[in-house]
Amino acid sequence: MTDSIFRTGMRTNLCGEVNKDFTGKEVVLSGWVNRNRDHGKLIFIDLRDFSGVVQLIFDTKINSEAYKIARKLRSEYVIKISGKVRKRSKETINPSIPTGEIEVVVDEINVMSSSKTPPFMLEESKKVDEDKRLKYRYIDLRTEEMQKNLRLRHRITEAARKYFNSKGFLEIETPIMAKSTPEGARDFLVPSRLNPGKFYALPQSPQLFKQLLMFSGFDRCYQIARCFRDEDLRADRQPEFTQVDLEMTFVEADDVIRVIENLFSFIFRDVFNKKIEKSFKRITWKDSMEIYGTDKPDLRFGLTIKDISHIFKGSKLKIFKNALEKSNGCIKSIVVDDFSSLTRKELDDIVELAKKSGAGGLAWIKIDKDISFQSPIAKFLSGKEKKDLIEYLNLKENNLILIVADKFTISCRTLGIIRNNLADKLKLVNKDELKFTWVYDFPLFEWDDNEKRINPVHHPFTKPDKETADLLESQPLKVKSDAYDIVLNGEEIGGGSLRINDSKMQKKIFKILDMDEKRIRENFGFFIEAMDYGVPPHGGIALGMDRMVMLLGKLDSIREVIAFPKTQSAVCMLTGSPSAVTEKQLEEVNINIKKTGK
RNA sequence: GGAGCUGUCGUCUAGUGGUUUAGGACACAUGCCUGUCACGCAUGAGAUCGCGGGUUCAAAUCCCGCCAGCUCCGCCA
Repeated sequence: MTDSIFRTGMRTNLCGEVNKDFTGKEVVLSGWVNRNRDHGKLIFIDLRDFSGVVQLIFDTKINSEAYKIARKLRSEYVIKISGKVRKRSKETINPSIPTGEIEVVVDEINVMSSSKTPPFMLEESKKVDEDKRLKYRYIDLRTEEMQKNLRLRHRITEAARKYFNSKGFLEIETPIMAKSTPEGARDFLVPSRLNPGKFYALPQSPQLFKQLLMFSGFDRCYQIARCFRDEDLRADRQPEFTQVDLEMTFVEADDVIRVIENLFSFIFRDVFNKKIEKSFKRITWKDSMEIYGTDKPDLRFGLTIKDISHIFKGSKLKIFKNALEKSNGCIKSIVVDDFSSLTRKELDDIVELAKKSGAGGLAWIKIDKDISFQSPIAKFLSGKEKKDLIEYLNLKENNLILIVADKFTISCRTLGIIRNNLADKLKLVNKDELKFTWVYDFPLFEWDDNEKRINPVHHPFTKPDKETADLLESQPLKVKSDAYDIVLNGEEIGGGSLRINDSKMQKKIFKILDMDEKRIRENFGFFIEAMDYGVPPHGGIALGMDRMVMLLGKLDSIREVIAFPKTQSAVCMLTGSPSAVTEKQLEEVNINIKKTGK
């Protein structure tokens, strides 16, 4: 038997390591009292550490000293024991735990720390309100679940590091006290005491620094980088989160894509001992929008969107006619196999959902006996339109067609949302399946209708695609980029691109984004200047570490894979941050707080 | 900034205007118990019903405001 790597002065082994090979051996174990079962003159204690539990036995007949102490043990006391491992008799073996064939007869016990009654029992943590779990996170983290989640996270980052290191990537740290660049997400600001009135910003990503490292010839770099964005929280969004960020020199998009595919293949082998497809499906942004109604398609199920505009060119139905008259108007549909799989209420909910998603409404047609059309709009459909529909959508009895007629983006988006909703209602998703997809061929910019301005789809350092770059000034929205997103089961887990390596182009992009010379100089002057000193073509990608672990761990919130997450209002329930600071601290950093009257 | 859901002993919850002295389970305390492993048995303690206001003879329950947590929209280049 080899020595446990966990052997210390306070233990010879971990609780979960002790098995029948230890029979007759003396062991020293340390851990938490998981449970005590007091049978009068005989006491059983389950001793727990991260590796598992082992049953200790205290017997008045064998050691009355230890027995006396054991009577006083309570949940979560921390103890050290020494004793002899013995086989359990056949009838008392517990097959449900790995150490169930043995028990430790304790001859010496040492209480190293007592515990108040815990606010909740570890085995019930799943049912406990999350705010209570977060307030007592140090206890919550003792649960098997949380231990498992954070260990999974560790193994995934470990595998990523191993992979990158073996491929010549350097891990180089970049500043956390960085420069504020108000584009994109809101920055977290840090006042500078030595520079009154000035602020650092916590990085939204190491983007500019990792590009600068490429300028400097490090060839390829990576970081497991903490990033900060002061935006509202969600189940998959925390104000600070972790990205696997990498950047490479002298690469084409395909080179970066292949690195990531190999990375995932390595992670799956290393962490899950599982083989996955070496290359992932790729879909253009346009196809993704048209077929799945989103730029992050879930490929685990069908229900694809079909355009049926051509069938209704001469439609008498007002909603169809009006839609087709709009610029970019179209009619899109999804076919559900069997309408009886949806209740009337569920169908109504879907109509509601369509309206909420921005569409004027949702038309539906049930294909009844003998392919008859049952629908509020049936009487407005001509025989030819019905016939064309049946043929084009290959309709069969019991099918249900859901139709949205609106502008292209609204129709697609709405049906995309409905598609995901249907998959849930119809239970079409196999939760064990993992479907990776690359989405590529993105537009470089998009129109922000709320702000009435043009925005980068990815970020302003993304290189315009060669084919369309000459449209930059005339029709910027038509320009495409060499950007690529990686999507897993309908969740965007990463995005990257080839970057601009020419100062003129970089300036041009900023100008299209409506930044004037002064602002460009103030925010990005250093970066553009750097581009005048020999900058190699380069590109990279960033993967959302928290989301990745969440998906691979089949969890539904990233808070389950973050040790100390914040609540939806960005508060730490455990420490109480953010909190007020003293007048003196504020004075030192030259800040006056406006009285809010609250 | 907006919408929805939730808030009752330490924990999970029952309770939709009076029958409630707010019930149960687990946890906790005390005692009994030598083979349990979600041990068992007995007894006991434990709840400003999130906070504030209102309606009512009477409010955990109805109304209004606030707070907190969660989900979502906006936002997240």
